[in-house]
Amino acid sequence: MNTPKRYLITAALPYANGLKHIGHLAGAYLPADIYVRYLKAQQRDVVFVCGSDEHGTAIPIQATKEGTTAQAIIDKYHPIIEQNFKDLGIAFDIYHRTSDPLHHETASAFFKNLEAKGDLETKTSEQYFDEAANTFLADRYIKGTCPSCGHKEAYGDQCEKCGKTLSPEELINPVSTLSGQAPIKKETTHWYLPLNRHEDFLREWILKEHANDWRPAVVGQCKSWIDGGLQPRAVTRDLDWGIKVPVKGSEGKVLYVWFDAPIGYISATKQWALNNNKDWSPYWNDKDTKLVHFIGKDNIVFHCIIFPVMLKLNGHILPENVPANEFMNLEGDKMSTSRGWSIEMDDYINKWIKKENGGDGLADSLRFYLTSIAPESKDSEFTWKGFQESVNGELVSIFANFVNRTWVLMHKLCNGKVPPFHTELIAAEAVSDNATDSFKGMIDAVKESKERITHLLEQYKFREAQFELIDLARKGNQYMQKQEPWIVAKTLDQNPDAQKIIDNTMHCCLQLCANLAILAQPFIPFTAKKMCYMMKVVDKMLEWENAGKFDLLKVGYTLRAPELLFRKIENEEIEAELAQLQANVAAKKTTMENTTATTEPTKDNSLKPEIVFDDFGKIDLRVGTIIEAKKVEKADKLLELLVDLGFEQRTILSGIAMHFKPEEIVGKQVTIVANLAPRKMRGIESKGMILMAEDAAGKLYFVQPSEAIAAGSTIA
RNA sequence: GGCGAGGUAGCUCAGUUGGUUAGAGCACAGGAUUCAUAACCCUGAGGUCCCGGGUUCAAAUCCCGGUCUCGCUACCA
Repeated sequence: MNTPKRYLITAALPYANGLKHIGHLAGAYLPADIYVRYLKAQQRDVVFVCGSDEHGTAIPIQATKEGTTAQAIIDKYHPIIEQNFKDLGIAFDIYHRTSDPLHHETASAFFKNLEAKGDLETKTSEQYFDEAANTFLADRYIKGTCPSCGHKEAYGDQCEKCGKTLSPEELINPVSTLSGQAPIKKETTHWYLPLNRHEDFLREWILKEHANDWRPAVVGQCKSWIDGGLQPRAVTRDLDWGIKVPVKGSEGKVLYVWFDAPIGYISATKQWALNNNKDWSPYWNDKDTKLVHFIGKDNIVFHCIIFPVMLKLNGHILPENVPANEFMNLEGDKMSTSRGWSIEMDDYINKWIKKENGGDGLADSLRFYLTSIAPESKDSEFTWKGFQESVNGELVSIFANFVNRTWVLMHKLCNGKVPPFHTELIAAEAVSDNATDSFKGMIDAVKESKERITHLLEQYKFREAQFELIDLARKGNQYMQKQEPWIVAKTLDQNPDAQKIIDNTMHCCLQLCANLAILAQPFIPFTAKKMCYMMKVVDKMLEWENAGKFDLLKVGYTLRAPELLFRKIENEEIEAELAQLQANVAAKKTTMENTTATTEPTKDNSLKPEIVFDDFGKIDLRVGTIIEAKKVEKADKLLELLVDLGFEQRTILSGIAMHFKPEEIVGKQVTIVANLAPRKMRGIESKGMILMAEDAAGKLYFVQPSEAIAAGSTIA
């Protein structure tokens, strides 16, 4: 494998609309940081870029909701997120932001170039327009009833209740959030990126060239998209928050956020180059640059399909790998900031690192645990209990304990100095298959560990690489246990020569500690630094090429007193966190309820338009009884019901299969819209609609008369 | 339903192109030890490799069918 001339490493740009949780950290930023630290320890030329993604419709919407401006929101979260990363040791070379003029310039130029070369298409279509506000409405500015779950406040791009992806056309009774009026349809022209033109290239590049060196899930996901047929994708939107489309006659249009955000990697690189008096261009244009994107699996399509097409069209290099992680769950459930079921980086920092008994070490504790459960091949699960066990059982008991006992013994038996080592004893060592039996064996063990860790890091297998690190510390414990210098010390009275044995043992353990510091540095950088302090060496010792050497600490050198590298995690702390988690969920729930209760006006606003009695009179509501129910084949959510209306029995389809089993609803009385036009679904005709009520938790209830009455009874 | 990824010890995961008796860590049991943050070290027990077929001298591994989990997608009048 040829070593590239330089590396450009990116981590997904966090959306600057709120705090980021440890799932994000584990998914992209931590693995990227480990990889970068490793490369830098190798003295490679590497730039690590990231920054805030500050465009997109969600931000101005949130601003309106909170009675502030979009600018204020990003100005609030950008510095917090940046500082959070710093506190956790994520060492970006630059943390930029997409609201920066340099980025606007870069993205505009990018767009203009593609436009000029004819790589984009324009299409005119009808979109919702708010006459009162005199503006086209981006998806997020349209609210309406979700066709999927009936939620009344679904947005034009997604229903936040059921998570379904929507387009504005699908909303029932769409309303503009700006004026509260129903929007009209009006023609508008937009630019599209014709992905369909690049299908062959993507197929060749991903499915052939990278079939084996990319993670299976990444290739699989891409295959799924490509096989599904790629469509032209809109590059612009009617919105005023973002980067103006740099073409005449496109007032009121901005670049779609997914188009401008990844270009943020490029502008961040430019800014870094400006700050450091370097040239940015080779990092994006020279074939000798290795580009790697670290992301979570939700970002695969952007980084493997769309952005590469953009890069290729604009003459840039392509990513060499996109090691996307799966998701990290929390205590048995998906992480979700809005539900309160998550651990924000900010919370962890305040509660653990910034406390009196906290400190950098606890940043490393979290880094260590997250890496040990990194969702590299499948979703994984964060539990506080697991955090405690991992930290106490491995970091403290194996790694830190080895360093500590080495230091204590060195002070007790070797006057706090690096003891000399006596070659004649080493030459006389018995040959053994077990590395931990001898000094020579330990030297080999360190070299092998280094090789394995290097190899694993190159393959983005961080979890396994970190395991090798702990395993090496474990070998140190085994070696020391076999040598038992504390026992040998008791024989010094009769045999002063025994000091030589002790010297060699401690010399070996100390050199091993130095090696551990080097190999640990990418994973637990704060700890590596602390070890350097104890060893009284400069950070330069941590360079990767020094790993495997056994003369890192000079003989006769006085070392500092031992210092505990980590503290244990106590049961009470874990229990407190678990209780906090429950409290967060409860708090979020009441906030949500309160918000709905206190924002009466907006709620009124989102009521359907007023109707007159005659309108209501058009609806024929009847009481019916379910007499048969079965699942519709090839549909997850549909139940086929046979309903008795007294005068007739008819088939009605209802999307409730996720909530009820067919057998448990037979015999139930339900309310039917009896005169609704029939509609075919999955090949079966549905003649009517069942009314359902839904509570805040999304649970469904049948709307039925308080007592059983005759089927077919009218409702008015 | 379609597509993608996964299912290996109580838990978290390894298992390279098929090849002795399927591995590791944690947890558990027993032992040893005291330099060390009651830490370390040794030994042990623990598996129908999701199920069923097939190919092969040989299958955790390859093929077919089924099943469960996660993601994307379709279905929700």
